[in-house]
Amino acid sequence: MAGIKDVAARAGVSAATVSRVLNSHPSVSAEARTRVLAAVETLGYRPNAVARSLRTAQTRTLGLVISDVLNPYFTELARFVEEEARALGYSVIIGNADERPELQDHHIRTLIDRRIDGLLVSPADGGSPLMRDVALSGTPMVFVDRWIPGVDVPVVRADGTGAVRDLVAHLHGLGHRRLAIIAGPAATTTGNERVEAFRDALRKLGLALPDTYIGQGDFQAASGRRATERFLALAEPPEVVFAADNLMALGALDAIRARGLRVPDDIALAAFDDIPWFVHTDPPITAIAQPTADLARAAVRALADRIEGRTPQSVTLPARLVARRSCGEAAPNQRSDR
Amino acid sequence: MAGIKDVAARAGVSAATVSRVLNSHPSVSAEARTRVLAAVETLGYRPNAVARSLRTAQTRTLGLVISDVLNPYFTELARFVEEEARALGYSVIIGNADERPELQDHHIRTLIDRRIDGLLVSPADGGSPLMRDVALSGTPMVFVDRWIPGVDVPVVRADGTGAVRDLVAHLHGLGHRRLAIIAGPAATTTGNERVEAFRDALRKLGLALPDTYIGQGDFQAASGRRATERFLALAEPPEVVFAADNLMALGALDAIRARGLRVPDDIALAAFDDIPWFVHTDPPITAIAQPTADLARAAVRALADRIEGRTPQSVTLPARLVARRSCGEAAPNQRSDR
DNA sequence: CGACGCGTTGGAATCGATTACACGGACGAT
DNA sequence: ATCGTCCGTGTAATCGATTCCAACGCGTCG
Repeated sequence: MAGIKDVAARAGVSAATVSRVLNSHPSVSAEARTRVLAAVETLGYRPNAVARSLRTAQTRTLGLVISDVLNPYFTELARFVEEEARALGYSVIIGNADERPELQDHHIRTLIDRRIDGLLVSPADGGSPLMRDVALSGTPMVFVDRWIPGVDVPVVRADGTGAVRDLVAHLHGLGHRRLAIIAGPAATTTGNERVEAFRDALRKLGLALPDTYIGQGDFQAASGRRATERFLALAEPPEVVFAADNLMALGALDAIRARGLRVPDDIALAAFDDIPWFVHTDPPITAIAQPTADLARAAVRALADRIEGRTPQSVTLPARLVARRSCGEAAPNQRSDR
Repeated sequence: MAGIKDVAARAGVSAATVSRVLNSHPSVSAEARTRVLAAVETLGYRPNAVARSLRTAQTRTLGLVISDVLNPYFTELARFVEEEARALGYSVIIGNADERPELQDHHIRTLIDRRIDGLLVSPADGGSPLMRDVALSGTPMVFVDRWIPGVDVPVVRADGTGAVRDLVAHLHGLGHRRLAIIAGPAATTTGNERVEAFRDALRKLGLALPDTYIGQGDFQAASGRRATERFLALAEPPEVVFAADNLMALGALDAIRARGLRVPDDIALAAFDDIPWFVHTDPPITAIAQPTADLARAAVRALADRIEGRTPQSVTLPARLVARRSCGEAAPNQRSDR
């Protein structure tokens, strides 16, 4: 593979001049420039990013650590993150933590070792000591979706409280009174937050959220099934199950079907995180949609700001309710039609 | 951030010795080793992967270029690839081509610039000139799932012909005679292959595959919908639609529902690529499952073989039919019950 | 007692770029 | 004619590791 010296030799200049041309430094004669460019062309020269990074102490690379690639929400996030990063001239390396803290640490360490310019993280657990260290050490960092309280790092996330309130109102309007929730892990901010928003919304309508109507989940399908089975075994089972993420909603759907019940006739179902598949299930599932693309863009921009010396800002965007048929009634837009 | 010199100074040895300790070179005294290790510990030293890569001319990194991250099949593949690579001491950088040739080239170029040790590709199109160049240039490379004919690179893939035959037999057994297929892009090997396998299987049963029963798709949901609408508008619409990938199957499902038809009563549906969601649609969708985890493992191992000087081998694993309810009848295991 | 060998160690070159600094030449001003 | 400026360019240092080679100390053997 041709190096900068080969180009220099062929163009009859020094390596310094080649470098200057390639980095569009002003003081290069037009003549030298064309000769260099020609040499680059014929040799098919591509600068060695490793050498360049060593010298310049920047890799133009962002690390993205997500909790679970198999979750469509994160996949989508990753896709938009890469898109925006590319637009800003960065590459992205994705680390999938699989909801396992030690894997998360592994990826963080690897990314730091590669001297990525900045880190985008959606913490799988409450945050390892390693992550705190990294944040403290001055590595540019931004949290997306989930975050760690007490760590001074910008957070880009969706606020679901309004949408949860809308959802609860929607359910209430359909006549449902006994509402249950499958929560996420207590260690994640999103886990707690969604439960609290749900509880608040219920209270405002004069409804209670008994402990038996709070299922413990871990954002994986199996936990959604278990929690739902427990709900259904109750003497007075809920009329609605609200899953705090899409995977658990799927598990819930399974459990409901396994019992021979039907959605929404026998029990209603709703989920946090809207994903393309929810349109195709039967019935289509009512969900709270996050503005994934906007979140991704905001997160990347915040990180780029931090890296390039500007002051990054935390961003909170509203999530919104997408009513479908899994809670009863019919169309998204018509509420009580009498 | 502490460098090797800092460690050397603190341990009272030279940088060379520190390096030897870290790379477990034999000739280091036990005493020096413990001092170095202690210094590494207290300083929290982590070797700079960039510098190391420059010197050793290897990055211990694999590039994975896939056609569409949003397709669960590829997401799953990526996950297993990373898993196996990690087990072998490699990191993985994923490039998502979004089924766009120019994006694919962008990622390939970026990955080469970073001097990844090897490249795993599932070509989005028939293969760009760039990709041929890279393959020819000696960069270790392995194709997964899709490949480019005429390029001498090992291929790791699933053979669907057996499973397609089983599927056709299954459908035939259920009394279906008019079978249609939604094909993938002609430029991809998997696109053609699946159509041919389908056609052959039909022929063996004395059935024809008229051109009107071949829909042109591009592996995206929208194309599946369009093709299916065309099928349904036919004077004699097919009794079965077989989609060559999971996204197009979803599009087909939409089109069928939009027409007010029911699966499988009015029309049957099957898909290539089994994904977790197919269990949750209504009805669950019959699919041909690829051994994704095994494919990923085999691909990574082949690439590692190539990189580390061993001789890599092409691998073909059989796909298998997973019969569900979308084609009629009931359970997976019982065939004609009379 | 000297030579040899072996285990350890440090010095210095190297990987492929970027960039501070110096130098030579052209040109305008005085 | 002389000096200063500015432009274009090359030389060399540098980034942080790895690794070849030489040297050194020490024990052993002839």
